Amino acid sequence: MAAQRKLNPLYSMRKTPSQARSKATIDAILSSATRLLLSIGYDKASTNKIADLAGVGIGSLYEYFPGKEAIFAEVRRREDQRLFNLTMERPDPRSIKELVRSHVAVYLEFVRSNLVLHAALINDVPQFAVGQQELPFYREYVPWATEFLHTHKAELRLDGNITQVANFVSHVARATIDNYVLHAPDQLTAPLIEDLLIDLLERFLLEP
Amino acid sequence: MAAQRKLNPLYSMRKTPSQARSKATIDAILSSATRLLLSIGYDKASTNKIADLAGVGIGSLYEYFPGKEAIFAEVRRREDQRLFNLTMERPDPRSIKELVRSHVAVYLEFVRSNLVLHAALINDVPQFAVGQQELPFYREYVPWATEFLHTHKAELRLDGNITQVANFVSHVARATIDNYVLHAPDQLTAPLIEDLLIDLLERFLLEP
DNA sequence: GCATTATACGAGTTATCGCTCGGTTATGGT
DNA sequence: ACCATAACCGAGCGATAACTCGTATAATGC
Repeated sequence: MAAQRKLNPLYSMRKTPSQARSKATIDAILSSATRLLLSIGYDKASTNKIADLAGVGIGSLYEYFPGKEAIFAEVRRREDQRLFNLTMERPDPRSIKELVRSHVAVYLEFVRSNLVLHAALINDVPQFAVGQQELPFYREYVPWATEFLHTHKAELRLDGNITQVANFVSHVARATIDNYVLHAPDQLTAPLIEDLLIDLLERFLLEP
Repeated sequence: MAAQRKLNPLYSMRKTPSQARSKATIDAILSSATRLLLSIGYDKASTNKIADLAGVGIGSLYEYFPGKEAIFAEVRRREDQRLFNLTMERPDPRSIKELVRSHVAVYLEFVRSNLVLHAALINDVPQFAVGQQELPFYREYVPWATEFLHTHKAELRLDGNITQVANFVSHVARATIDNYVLHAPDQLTAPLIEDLLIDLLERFLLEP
């Protein structure tokens, strides 16, 4: 019988693993891919090298991933999931001001903890529009933030479409930090960027 | 005698062309590379295909470019130069408010004029830190904006390090628009993003 | 017009790529 | 204990990649 396959043949896994050892194999592949991404970059990280470094047969790799793109899409997805979890572990913000400070801080801490990896994920690994929308940031965080702004709309300066505002603010924060990761990573260790970004967002969202 | 070579062997051109026909060859290569980027993407746009489509021998391609990366770095550099020229052709802004509105508008118009190309340049083509700093945006525009803010510092709300503020604002604007190009290009055609972005920057820079 | 240099060329070399396939080995339910 | 199936394997195939080099042609300076 043919192996079970998921819908999108390019970016999702092929088989759905059921035993513990196959999950370990997948973890080994993803860990190997991450290490190779850091050491030799996306272009040169071939599926053969990934399998070798993982201590896994090349055949096994193709049991679980339809190709190279899918492997790195999964690396990205897991990192994004980790960020989402970190964000949600924070104490519930009691105001928009707290929300902005808390979530800017947690994202900055997140990228600072492994600058090279996040720079590579932003820069080196191609992003495919389809897979992108499946990231927890878009699927879970942005809707969450939208809901939060709705329940705190009394604090808001703007009275237009709150959904669009939430979307906009989420993207500005993420895009700005990502931009510094890429082009000025040294400035991320100083607190200045954090202050500027918080100031920017607060003045946009709140009355002075 | 050996061909003249520039400093960075990876991202710069090899020979410096002197005759008109060689400039035409280079243009044909860059145009071909751009078309292939749009049609088949960075990964599959090999140097052989680029030369073929350009109607140029593969040998000629390697006379002028040390490799694939350098070709696309030059495509990016020329696009960035074009943006800088468009920006500088605008009437001189007479206030920070005018600056923000004018330059946000010109950049939005620029990316809207060829969304697919700019999405590919942001997303698909790897960016190398070294070459990045050589883009007109960093080398010319940011210093220009810094100078502008200095001469209009009376309007500014902040009195801290103006250079860092100019840097920050330039990056926020560019990063945010690039982010929409990638993840929500449809929203770029509506004027809403422009309004939100201008509002964001003005409230950050100016007194209410 | 002649020498020098710039430009153009592309078959061929070497390497690696993504990926298949036929098969072996391990696991777990009954 | 047995067997269905999940997991694992890696030699090898066909394709294509980046890039070289010996050579041919065109432009330029004198």
